[in-house]
Amino acid sequence: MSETADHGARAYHHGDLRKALLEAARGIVEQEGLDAFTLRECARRAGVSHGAPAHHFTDRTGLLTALAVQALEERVAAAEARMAAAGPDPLDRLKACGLAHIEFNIRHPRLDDLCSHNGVTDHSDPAMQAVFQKMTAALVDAMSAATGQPMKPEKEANPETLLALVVVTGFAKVFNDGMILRDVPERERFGRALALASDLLDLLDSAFRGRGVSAD
Amino acid sequence: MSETADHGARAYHHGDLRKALLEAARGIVEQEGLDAFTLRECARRAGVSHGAPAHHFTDRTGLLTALAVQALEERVAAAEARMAAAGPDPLDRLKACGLAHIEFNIRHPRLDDLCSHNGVTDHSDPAMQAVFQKMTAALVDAMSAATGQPMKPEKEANPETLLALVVVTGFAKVFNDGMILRDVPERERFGRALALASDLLDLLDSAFRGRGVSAD
DNA sequence: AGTATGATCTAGACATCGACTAGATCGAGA
DNA sequence: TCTCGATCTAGTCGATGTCTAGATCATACT
Repeated sequence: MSETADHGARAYHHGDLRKALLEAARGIVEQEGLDAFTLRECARRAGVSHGAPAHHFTDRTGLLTALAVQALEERVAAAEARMAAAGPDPLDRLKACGLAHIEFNIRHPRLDDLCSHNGVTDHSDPAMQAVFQKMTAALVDAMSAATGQPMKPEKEANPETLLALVVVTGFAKVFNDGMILRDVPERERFGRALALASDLLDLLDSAFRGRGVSAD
Repeated sequence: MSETADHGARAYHHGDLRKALLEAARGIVEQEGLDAFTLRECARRAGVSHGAPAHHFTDRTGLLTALAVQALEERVAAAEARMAAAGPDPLDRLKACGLAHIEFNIRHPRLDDLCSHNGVTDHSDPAMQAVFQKMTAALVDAMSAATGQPMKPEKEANPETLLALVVVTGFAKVFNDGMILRDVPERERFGRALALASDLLDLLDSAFRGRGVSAD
């Protein structure tokens, strides 16, 4: 048990500083926003010195990358759970998958920022690549089942698949950037957004159902 | 001519430092990325001291906000030109508008970052609000013409309009984040993306044309 | 014409940041 | 028990954004 990469709960001076730092980082990012995140404030919240994080994450990028991976894993898990609960119909499952991603992204807009903002995280990180691969694989599977024909990853660029990807990605961005529902009171905003997203996916469903989903 | 807000070309010590700073800032953001932008480097490129920018922009946010406004004005102007050249058919004009926004956003991904990234720019800035209002007004007009029924701004939340907004916004994000066409050589990436975007809009066009665009 | 005024810019200071280094502290295996 | 490595602290460095005082210069006023 001498590996540096052992992320299990170890009890040294602090207890499990890695976990504590990740929780502190998540708190900062979700409450104050990505720009407010600093390594020193993170260490402050965890009650350690400003140099301590360097022993668990190589640098600022490393810590934020780990946080992004954690968030993406939650998102993927939520999507998988929703798909499992959606029943057997492939289009229902696809819609459940899309709605799950949208819901996570509008419920945690700052984490969505973190994951999509280029430069603050390391996309070449193995854990990052792993969760990305898992996510795209799930999407490709859902799309294959919905269209009824197997779809290879490199065939990702066909318009129908792209439309699904674009709508899910775009809706969260449009909402989180305040381009829609800006004047709706905070209490109702989330629910209204979810209902709107559902309508949007239903619209696509009705537009393409029975049309032969593969147009080209 | 004693107004502080006079942004015209004045020739003091530098000549027109405001313009020079904006050009330097744009160079940094477009070449090195938003994270690489610093006021001091900006001043360095303009050949002035590090404190000089404060006299033309209140602070870092102010300078970046001005740059974002400049970019958005270019984008809106490009969209208007494309619409004017698209001919009379409302759906053609709407597609031209959407493609213009997409093209600008994938041609200047860093500027797209700047404009959409929350926190670095001041959305309450008057110039920012003005260009945003102009942009949404143009979109609402285009949608009203395409659907054949007048659409009030607060009615923005109907699924069809939302779909157009979401697709345009989402496509640029999906492409700029490298979720599609990642392995395509740089030389072909831009052209392929534009073609894909055109296909996507055509797909929506064919799905909704003659269907009674207003579903609800 | 000569001066006063205000806009423009420089130079220095300060707090804070990320990263690096040396040294103290502590836990686990020999 | 003792050693060794992992963990953490404290100090330092260069860089950044912002603030302030002072110098410089174009324009307006008399």
